[in-house]
Amino acid sequence: MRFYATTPIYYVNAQPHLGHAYTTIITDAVTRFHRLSGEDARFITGTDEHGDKIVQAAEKNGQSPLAYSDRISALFRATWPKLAIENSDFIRTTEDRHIRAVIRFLETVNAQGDIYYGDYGGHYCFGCERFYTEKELVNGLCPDHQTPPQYISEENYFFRMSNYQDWLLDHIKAHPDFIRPERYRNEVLGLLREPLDDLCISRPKTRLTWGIDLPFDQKFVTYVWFDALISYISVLGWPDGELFQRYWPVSQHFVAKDILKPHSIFWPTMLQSAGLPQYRHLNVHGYWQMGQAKMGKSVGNVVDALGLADTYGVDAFRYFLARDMVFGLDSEFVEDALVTRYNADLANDLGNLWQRSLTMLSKFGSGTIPGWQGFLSDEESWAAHLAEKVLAEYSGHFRSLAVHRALALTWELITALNKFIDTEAPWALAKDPAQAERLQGVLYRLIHGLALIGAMVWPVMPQTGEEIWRRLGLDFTNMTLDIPAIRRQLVPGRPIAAGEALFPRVEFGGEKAAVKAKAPTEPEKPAPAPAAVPAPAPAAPAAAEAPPKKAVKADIPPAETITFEEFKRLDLRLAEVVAAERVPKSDKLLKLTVRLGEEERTIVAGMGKHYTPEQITGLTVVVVANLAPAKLMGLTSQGMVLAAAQRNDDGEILSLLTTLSPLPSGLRVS
RNA sequence: GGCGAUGUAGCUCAGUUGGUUAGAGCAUGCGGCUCAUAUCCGCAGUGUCCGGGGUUCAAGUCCCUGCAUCGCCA
Repeated sequence: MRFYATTPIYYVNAQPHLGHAYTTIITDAVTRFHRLSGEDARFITGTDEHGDKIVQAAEKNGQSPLAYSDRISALFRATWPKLAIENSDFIRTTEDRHIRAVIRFLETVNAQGDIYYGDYGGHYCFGCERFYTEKELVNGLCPDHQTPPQYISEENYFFRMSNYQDWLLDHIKAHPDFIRPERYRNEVLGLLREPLDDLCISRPKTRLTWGIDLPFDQKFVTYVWFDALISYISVLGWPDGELFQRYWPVSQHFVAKDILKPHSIFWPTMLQSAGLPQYRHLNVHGYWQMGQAKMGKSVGNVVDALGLADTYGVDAFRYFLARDMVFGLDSEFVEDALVTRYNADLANDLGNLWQRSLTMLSKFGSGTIPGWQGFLSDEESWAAHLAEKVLAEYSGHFRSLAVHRALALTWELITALNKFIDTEAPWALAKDPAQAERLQGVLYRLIHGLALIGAMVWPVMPQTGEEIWRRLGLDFTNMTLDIPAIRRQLVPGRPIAAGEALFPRVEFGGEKAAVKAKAPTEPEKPAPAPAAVPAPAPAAPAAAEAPPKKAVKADIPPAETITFEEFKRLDLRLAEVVAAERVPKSDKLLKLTVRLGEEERTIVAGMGKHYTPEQITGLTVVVVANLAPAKLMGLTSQGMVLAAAQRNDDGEILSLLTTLSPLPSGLRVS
């Protein structure tokens, strides 16, 4: 089977934003699904660079249209790899291969007798350089310039689109999934209830020269849509290209609903006139509405939204877009929702499943892929029924563009595996030698399940899918959804290690919660730190006299009142920092060696962005001495250094707490 | 103005052709486990399915109407 998908070629009058990213990511994900299913899948994107608006945008930037287009086009081209998008080709409407195809297309349609020369009259605003319809005018004035438009009449070339109205109506009726989801099909059928006008396909060079010359009249350039749409076949080398023969018959277009009409009406009638086969599907999706975050500063606009891919990771970003939008419907883009998805689905469900499975493999198993002999009596029921049932539906959902459902289904499998662990309780099996084989069977099953999950998430989260396979010692170029094929690749005895967390928990704004929660310098709750030093009086609620700065936002809840007895449970001590060094591969963590009287301890503190090791060596700081040890990046931290910290718009401010007069280390703070 | 879409749990939303007591996730509460990233598993809910009218044995679903929000109009 073959698969060919296109995104629109994006108009270069704006830089890449969330809308472009969604279309391209979802197209990439669906294409990857088809590849994963063993199909010959191709997907292209590109940029649309002709027309009035480009000339205007270029002028505003003091550049020639070509130089401007080069720049913005390069920006698009550079954006996609950053979002793990792997397009097969990238087409620009200023490329020769495209221009040749447009000319050929125009000649073909002209030879067909579908182009004629005629009058075109209307209300033209010279400020906007465009025609307005009666309805668009506000009190007879241009809505932008508030000036009266001039009625001008000019000669132009027209495409006899009306010739194909009946044919198009029949075609849409005969092919229910030609335009999908159905809501957009209905919308087009609605449009076709009215008589279709012919399409003006030229612009006189007196007004616009930035375009492709009409082959039959050099005094005109081609209207942008009659140029841009042809990129879907010019990129395949039409008319002679082998790729065109190979892929065009299975073509699908992915577009947002704002360009429904050119794709559902102009393009099919153009193809029909040129005697070319129709595309297979037009897949229309909705808009991301920029919502208001509840937790703090919201993502201001669609361009900034792309920054969240850096903040939370490309895969998490792609997962959120694919999981939270129902294809075809509008969705709200809110950072909180992304964080919630990340923590609930990626960190807790998937990340934790990985972690606990691999830890058990090394604790209760050999740390290698178990042999296959440890079958359980219910093994088949799990593997065959659940996984296969889920897989069948998963594929169906991807093919009908219900990507959010395919993901939900994948998570059903993840939940089932988490439940399976609880049911089988490997930690209990490990205590009973009689259950040794069963235990190995359980572990094998987990590894096998994780490999399958790695493949299932790959279309949407390629980096994660590949990482899972790599860590399992599998070759991800052989990645497959075929359960027995996965089994064949799991070689018993091959060592596996868990590695670092796949998805460390995050907080709003992208801080990793794992560090945040455990790092000694960053008390998660503000109460213990500032309160500990100045507030010996049991009744005084610490938070009340704590940070008075207005910068402390209301979203830090006031701490719960504690008794003096409870306070006394904290063993706060003065400590001298005798040595400090950066933790390799971490820009936040410092490894401190501190002295509490006679005792020396290692404390890992997350203050690397605020203090250098040199700055803090020799300082006397306050530490929580009876905090349970925690492991950070492989280092055991025996305590926590107190500091006041807060994130604000400029980043984070942080200050260590120290003493006013020099005092020996080890002293109790109360 | 014309055409269309949407309105379902505290929040975000699923509900395919009308068919038992309307679902999921998140959030909340309670219980269990200790392998795990304060994670996982189980249980518990709460609903004027926007209002009104109609068709039907049966309506979240179909029809009419009103309200609200949003989109498109070459």
